[in-house]
Amino acid sequence: MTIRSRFAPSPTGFLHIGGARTALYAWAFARRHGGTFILRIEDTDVERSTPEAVQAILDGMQWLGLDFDEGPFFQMRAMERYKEVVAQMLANGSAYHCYMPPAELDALREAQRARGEKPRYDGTWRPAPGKVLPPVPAGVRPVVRFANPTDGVVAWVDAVKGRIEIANTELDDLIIARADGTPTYNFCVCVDDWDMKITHVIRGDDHVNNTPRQINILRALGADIPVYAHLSMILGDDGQKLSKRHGAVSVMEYPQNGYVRDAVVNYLARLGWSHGDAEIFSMDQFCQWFDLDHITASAAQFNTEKLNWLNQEYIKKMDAEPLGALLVSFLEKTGIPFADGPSPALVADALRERARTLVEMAEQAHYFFVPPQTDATLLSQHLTDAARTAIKSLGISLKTTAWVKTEINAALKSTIAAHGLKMPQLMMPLRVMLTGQTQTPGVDAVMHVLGREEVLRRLEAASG
RNA sequence: GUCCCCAUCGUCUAGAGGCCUAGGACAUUGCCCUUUCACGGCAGUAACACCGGUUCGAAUCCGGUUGGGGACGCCA
Repeated sequence: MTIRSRFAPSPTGFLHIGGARTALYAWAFARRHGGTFILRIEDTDVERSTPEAVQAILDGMQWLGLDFDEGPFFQMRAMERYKEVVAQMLANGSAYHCYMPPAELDALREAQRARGEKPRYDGTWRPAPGKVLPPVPAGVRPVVRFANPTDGVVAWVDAVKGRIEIANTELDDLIIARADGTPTYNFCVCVDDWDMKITHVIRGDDHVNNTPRQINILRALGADIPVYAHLSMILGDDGQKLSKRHGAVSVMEYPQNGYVRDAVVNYLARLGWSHGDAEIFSMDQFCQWFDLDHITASAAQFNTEKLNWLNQEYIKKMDAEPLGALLVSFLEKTGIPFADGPSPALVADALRERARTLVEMAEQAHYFFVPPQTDATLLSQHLTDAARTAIKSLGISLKTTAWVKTEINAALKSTIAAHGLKMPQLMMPLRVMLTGQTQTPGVDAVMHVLGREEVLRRLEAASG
């Protein structure tokens, strides 16, 4: 059997972290088994669906590196097919017209709630042998309801939660087509999963309650029942539920905030799934390892600290050139004039050990491109008379030093020795003169990146 | 209210009856390295929600309690 999985978002907003993980898992599952990954846009809610949201989903998936083999399919473009199936169901009795006006439905639910019952449709318009249906009211356009089985249970073995069983008496006859004829979610999902021959439905936890309904519809249609895997939700850093109002952000904010793709993917992969003690792994590795058996059934709390750690791990491993290229976009954003300064790749390379995100790196990069203001107070804390003399002679020897880190370092060491100084006695004032800071990469590295001319210029400026 | 789901260190998790005096990772604490910070190395603190059962033996199985979450739309 060829595995066919899908990601089926509704285009009503950005692709958030939960959706991204769902997509990642569905994608990885297909890749792992050499199957097919399908993108299906569930846009039957015309009111809330927007082309911008569709684009946001596409952008998010592209950034994450999740390529799909089929699609994107849009449900609104499959309207004829849904209508055809509705007609079939109407004809074979697995669906029926219901003329109950919305206001009456509301009243019904209200009354049930008041009585402490679960609100559900009461089957007024459901045909039954010997049953006399109410007269069709004038001016009411009917909806189509699915005739759900009235007894027995519907059960399935969820790939992450295990066996789940729900009594049919808990389910009511859901609307599969609105008064205006447009089909509804639960119905479209069934038709599409059936038509697209989906074998594995990997989706959010919030669909667990829809699953028995969908299984019933699928059965009425004579379709095979796919394997279901319901992923628990992702909570915010504070343990609270993520929502537009609270903490939920678009995946695209991660690259904007200085996170690299592989780190985010790795983090998401690991949030709710595990492979023994493995913490850092590539996307390829993930595709080889991913399985439904090791997905956690409980909700997971997002942990930015751990993401930061992972992000830096990836920053540390990246090649200098691409890392420098990434840094450039953040330098641009910060407005640091970097065009005439040292190569961003060199700067990134010097800073990678101390930046967890590219935003942090860009902030720290400032002094490489802009000469520091001389802070007399700070400088006086580190600069002794002996050091002043030493720096003067260092300036002279630097003029002829081969500009590689080892040689620069040798020049520094011999200056220290020649003037009988301790390491920090020379390094700290130099660091302050060159960068205006006390916390930077090694002085030799800073000098190397800055370049000979700029180093001499800054020493000159700070001594003057 | 009804139904469904979940429950191991602060966090992500390993764990599918004996390998668990519960392992790893982030965070945290201490020490070492060191030109500060960082990186790195080493060490430490820290968890099976509770109560019953099944069993020679339970973090692992069963029941209940408590706590958390989700769903009950002509939304998806």
